[in-house]
Amino acid sequence: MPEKISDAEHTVMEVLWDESPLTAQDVAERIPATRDWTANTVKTLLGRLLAKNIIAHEADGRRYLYRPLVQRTDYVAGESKRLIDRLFGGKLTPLVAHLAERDELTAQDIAEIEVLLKGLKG
Amino acid sequence: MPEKISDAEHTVMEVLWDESPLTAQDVAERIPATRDWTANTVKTLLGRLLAKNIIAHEADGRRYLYRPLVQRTDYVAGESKRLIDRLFGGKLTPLVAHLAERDELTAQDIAEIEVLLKGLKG
DNA sequence: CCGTACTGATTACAGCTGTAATCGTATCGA
DNA sequence: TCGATACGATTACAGCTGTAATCAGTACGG
Repeated sequence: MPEKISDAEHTVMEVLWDESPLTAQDVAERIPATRDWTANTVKTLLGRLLAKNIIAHEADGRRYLYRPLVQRTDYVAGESKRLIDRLFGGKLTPLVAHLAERDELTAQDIAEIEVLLKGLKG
Repeated sequence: MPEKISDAEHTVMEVLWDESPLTAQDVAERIPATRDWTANTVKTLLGRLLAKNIIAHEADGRRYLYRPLVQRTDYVAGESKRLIDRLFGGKLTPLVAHLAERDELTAQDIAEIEVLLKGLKG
């Protein structure tokens, strides 16, 4: 049911999740400069997202306004779960352990997570 | 530099990470039954992984033995980082917070992570 | 010695992706 | 009114992916 969002499409989605509805041109202007896309490329991606029912558009005069149909939270949940399932047997602990082992957690990260978990227990 | 591993290829890699070196047939036999692949499909994927320099093969008579060149740990690190960068601005805390909000952390998960973090601080 | 079976290599082919260019139509400025 | 613009829609096209089938070489059983 949830159509797959490709990498390039995801870039477009981040723009719309941040602010919407937007015209195609507005979206194009907000795409990070590192992805050196033409306006046409952005329009193609908007078209594909429409076809996949991941965004919708409503007419605004001779142009369209685009808005997400899928919530970012849901997308993020799906992607997180997929990764943790695939690589960590579905458990979060090994992910944290893994990052810790590779020294990819700062003392502050650790402190933050501890506070967060404390809150969850209460 | 690190060539991209596709989803189907990843399935093959998990087999080799679990046990290697293996012949193509051994690999095929160990592929989870849920991926209903023919032996040919597995050989194609082995060939692609070879071409990408992600695995190597050594002759063993008229057949080959395949082994990983990339460590699972490194792959996992890359994928984890990519996800966390893309979806959580590079910080782990929001991922944990996110999973917590969606009730995807059991009490035991929380306890385990706390123990883990305690160990890291000491 | 001959066919059969097994192995890797080559080829196939449709669908998805990244990245546009071009086309058709409507609008706006001169 | 006429050409320049701006938009979305259609078309393009190569590379990657998933999923094989077919081919070519060789070793083994009879």
